[in-house]
Amino acid sequence: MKNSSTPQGDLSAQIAGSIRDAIIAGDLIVDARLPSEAELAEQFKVSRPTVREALKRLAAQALIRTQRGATGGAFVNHLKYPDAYAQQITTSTLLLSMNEVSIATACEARFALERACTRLSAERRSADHLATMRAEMFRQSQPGLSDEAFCASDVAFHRALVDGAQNPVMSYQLAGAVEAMQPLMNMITFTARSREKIVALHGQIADALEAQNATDADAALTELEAYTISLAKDVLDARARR
Amino acid sequence: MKNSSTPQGDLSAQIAGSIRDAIIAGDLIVDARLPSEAELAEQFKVSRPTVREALKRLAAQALIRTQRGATGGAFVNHLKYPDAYAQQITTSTLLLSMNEVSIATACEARFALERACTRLSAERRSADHLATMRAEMFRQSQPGLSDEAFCASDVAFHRALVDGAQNPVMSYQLAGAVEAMQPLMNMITFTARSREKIVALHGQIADALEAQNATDADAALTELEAYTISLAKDVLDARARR
DNA sequence: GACTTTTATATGTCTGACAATTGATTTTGA
DNA sequence: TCAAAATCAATTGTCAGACATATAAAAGTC
Repeated sequence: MKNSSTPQGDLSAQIAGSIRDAIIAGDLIVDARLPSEAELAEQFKVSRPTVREALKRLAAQALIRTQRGATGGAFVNHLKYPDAYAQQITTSTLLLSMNEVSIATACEARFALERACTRLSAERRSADHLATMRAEMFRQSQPGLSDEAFCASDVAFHRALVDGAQNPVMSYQLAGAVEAMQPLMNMITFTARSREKIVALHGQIADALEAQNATDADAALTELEAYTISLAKDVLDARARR
Repeated sequence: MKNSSTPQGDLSAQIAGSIRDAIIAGDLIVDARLPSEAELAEQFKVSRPTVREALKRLAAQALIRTQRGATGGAFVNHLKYPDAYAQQITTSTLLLSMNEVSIATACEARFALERACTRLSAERRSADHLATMRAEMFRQSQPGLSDEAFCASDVAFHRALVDGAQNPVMSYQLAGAVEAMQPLMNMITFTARSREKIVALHGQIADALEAQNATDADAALTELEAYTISLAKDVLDARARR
């Protein structure tokens, strides 16, 4: 194995790695119960606290879940989409906040990926997806809405767009791209005028998807991208001058 | 806070969550040193092993790193792209293997996202990216190459395509989509004939990118998607008949 | 037979200790 | 005086053993 040849890191990291490999390789199938902590300690010839640290590492990645009691133990977790979403979003958010990614770069990536969904979404979106978009647009046009709520609604709108493609793998991949942008978006305080324009573009997107016109949706998304970047630029310039 | 209102899970999970929140909120900046385990134990009114379990959870997500010795301790980690890639790939791989995702769905998502890169990649790809693609194509055309090596080279080719867009956020997002497919792709044993066709399509893609012709690259990718799905279908049908 | 109690087994947590690592400090020696 | 060596102190890594707690199954009771 790779790990045994280069035993790196703590014992708990090594043990976690070896169990992780077993799960990924399929040696441990979903819902299989791992040996008890005491047994693992014996197998790996370490103490129970060390085993526990290893198990916590795996639990942090949602690879296992633990249960107390007589028939308890550690079980290989069925990694579900919501868990994967959450991880993706955390990682993406931190990645953006720690790597001096320009808003332009992040926007470019986000909208490029989102446009990858439009063709499918135009074809397959359900009435539910359209209704969600309309509802979020309505919320966005309410005066007195806080910037945070506006951004949250924006995310919900775009998620509906992505989910319209009816491809869960794609929804998962996009979750990180869309949601991780929210902190960056929150930095842009939206004027009434800019909100109006954004909602108008959302309207164009929703109309195009309803008409199953992917080309128009693409164009509106592209315009929204340009507008978002120009808004961000204004805010940053204003700050620089201060 | 959300966590304090609904204290969920183990103590170690709660502590990990509260430190994680502090990192995400920016209260703890990169390279900041956390209090020592003993001090954290005192602050949270738990024992050191419990604190350690919490820290291991964070370490598993690459949020902190630890260092032994006099000036050691736990430090907020600068989350770098490779770390984020690795996490994304692990999560994506498990997600695909555990959720009965059809090869068609996974392929659709992957190629749709990849096509999102072609326009940028056609515009910006460097000579290095083109050289990498050519080199991988050469490797792929060598007879006697194992299926695993062929797939690995395939991944390398497509990563070069994605990296050509010169947008690190996009490369990160695509890493999961492309690499997580490898186990699925490994299931398809490639005949000499099918390899030949794949390499030919790779050639079309590389040529189009070199000529900065995104449309042709898109078309070749679409053809590759259709061909990949048809190959997978053949393999699955053959298995079903057995 | 249905309900209650007991019991066994597992994880969750604590205490206290020692080993290993490593930067800083002090001592030593030329 | 300055550099090398020895020592120190702080911190994480690991261990052993114990108790608390949760939970399902088994045993007991009416």
